[in-house]
Amino acid sequence: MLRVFNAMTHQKEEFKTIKPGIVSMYVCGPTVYNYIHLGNARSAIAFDTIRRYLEYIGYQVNYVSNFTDIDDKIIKAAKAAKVSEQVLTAKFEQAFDEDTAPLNIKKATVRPLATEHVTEIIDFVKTLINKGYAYESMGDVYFRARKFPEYGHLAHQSVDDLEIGASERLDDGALSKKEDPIDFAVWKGVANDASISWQSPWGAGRPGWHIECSVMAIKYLGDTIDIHGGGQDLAFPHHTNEIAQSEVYTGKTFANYWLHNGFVTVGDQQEKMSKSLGNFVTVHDLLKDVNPQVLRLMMATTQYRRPISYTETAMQDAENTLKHLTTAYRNLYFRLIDAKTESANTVIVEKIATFIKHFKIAMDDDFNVANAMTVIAEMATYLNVLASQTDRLIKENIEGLLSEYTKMLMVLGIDIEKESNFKQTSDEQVEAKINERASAKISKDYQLADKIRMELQAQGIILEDTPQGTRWHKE
RNA sequence: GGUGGUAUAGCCAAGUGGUAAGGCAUGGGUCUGCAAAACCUUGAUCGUCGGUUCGAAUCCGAUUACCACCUCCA
Repeated sequence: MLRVFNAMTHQKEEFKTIKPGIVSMYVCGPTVYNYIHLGNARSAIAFDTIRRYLEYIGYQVNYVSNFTDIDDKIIKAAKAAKVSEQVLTAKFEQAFDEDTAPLNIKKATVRPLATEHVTEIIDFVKTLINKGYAYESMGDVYFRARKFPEYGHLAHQSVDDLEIGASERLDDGALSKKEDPIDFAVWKGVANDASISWQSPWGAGRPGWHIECSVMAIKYLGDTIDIHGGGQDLAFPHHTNEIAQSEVYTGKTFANYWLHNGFVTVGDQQEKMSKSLGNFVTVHDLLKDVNPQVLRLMMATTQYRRPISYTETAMQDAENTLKHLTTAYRNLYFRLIDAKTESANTVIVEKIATFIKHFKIAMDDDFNVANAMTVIAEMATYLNVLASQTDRLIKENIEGLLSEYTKMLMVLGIDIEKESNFKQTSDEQVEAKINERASAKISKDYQLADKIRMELQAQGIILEDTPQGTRWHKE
């Protein structure tokens, strides 16, 4: 039984979907005015891992993740780059794919754009006004936050405390437009320097932040969704505001489970990596030097609610771990060479079942990847132990082990088959060299044998001698 | 100031009442022509103080440190 930590109640709760076998999941995506940084990647990886696990245990997951492609920052960035907003956002939407694909982040089922839903957004705002929860003020439209009784619950903040913060922060201009400092914009009148705007009953303008997620989540997943996800920093104001507008609009609970991922931190003080602090590393840059699967493993093996400290050491650890897991895969795979075809050994079959069971127990506990990794590490050891047995192994057992091992790692977004560099290596020349070296070894000409090994190594081919012969792989 | 979170071996980290999983790194060992890989083995009493209990890392109280949210940010 899967249990998830619901940020709304601050408790682990049994996970029950609205429709049997199907999960509806909405994850707030990035505002596309720059390359994504490690914090964005962390969020994408966290929810991709959750999605993959849900699929692993048999759910169909309808996964919607948006691009927010209209917003003050976009207008500003477009102006700075002297291009239109559309050109800017198109560029970074594409960059998002280029950066996330190598990290094995599956594409969302639907990836809606705010700018393609402005008509629906306007209708949504009209409804809020008609219901008395929003009001027009000098070309803007604001939501009456205080009128929504549960306002602030997700962030565990009282309306009064929020108001103190808002009052200190807002300038007179903003305050004069609002009935109450905590009210938030659902529609904003046209900005002076924006090249983009839409006509509305309140004049030319653009959607406020938050509203696009409400509109698109409801449109693609329904009035109530199973899981709503995003970074911890979205709890307030983004998700808080989404809840208020959505629940006023539909009269129903917006999401049953709220999942928030922790931050990526940097430095000795474990400071949050963020755009505003300027202490970020973009995925675009990092992947020039780093194996994407190392980054994926580093992030996927930290439980999604915990912070990830981004350090050289952490990356090095992940690299070592990935190498170890890959070697285990290769080692057992190599034993197919002398495997025998007969019915599977039931001891091994049961062993596999136990690994799967423990893996699920771990992940069922709010996606406890640390414990899941313990299972995978035990499995890797088991693979190695079998691989070093002198008796011939049974083909079916090897295939069963490798298959389940591969699936578990795939839940974490690690493609171990790809990492092992099998399949795509063609080998006649290498095999010839290995045979030559084998002859040299038989005649105890170790100088020649070592020379051949060194030559291949220079080409990135690593040879390893075993009782069953010499195995090799690319570096 | 309000709210939430974190503190376990050199590092990462699991563990919510019964005498501390796992991984990395380190030391030792086995295997090996050598190498590589692998396997075995090696270490902490759980921020601090106090309390409850037969018994606490785990419950209660206090305290310290760090982080985050209360403005845009995943």
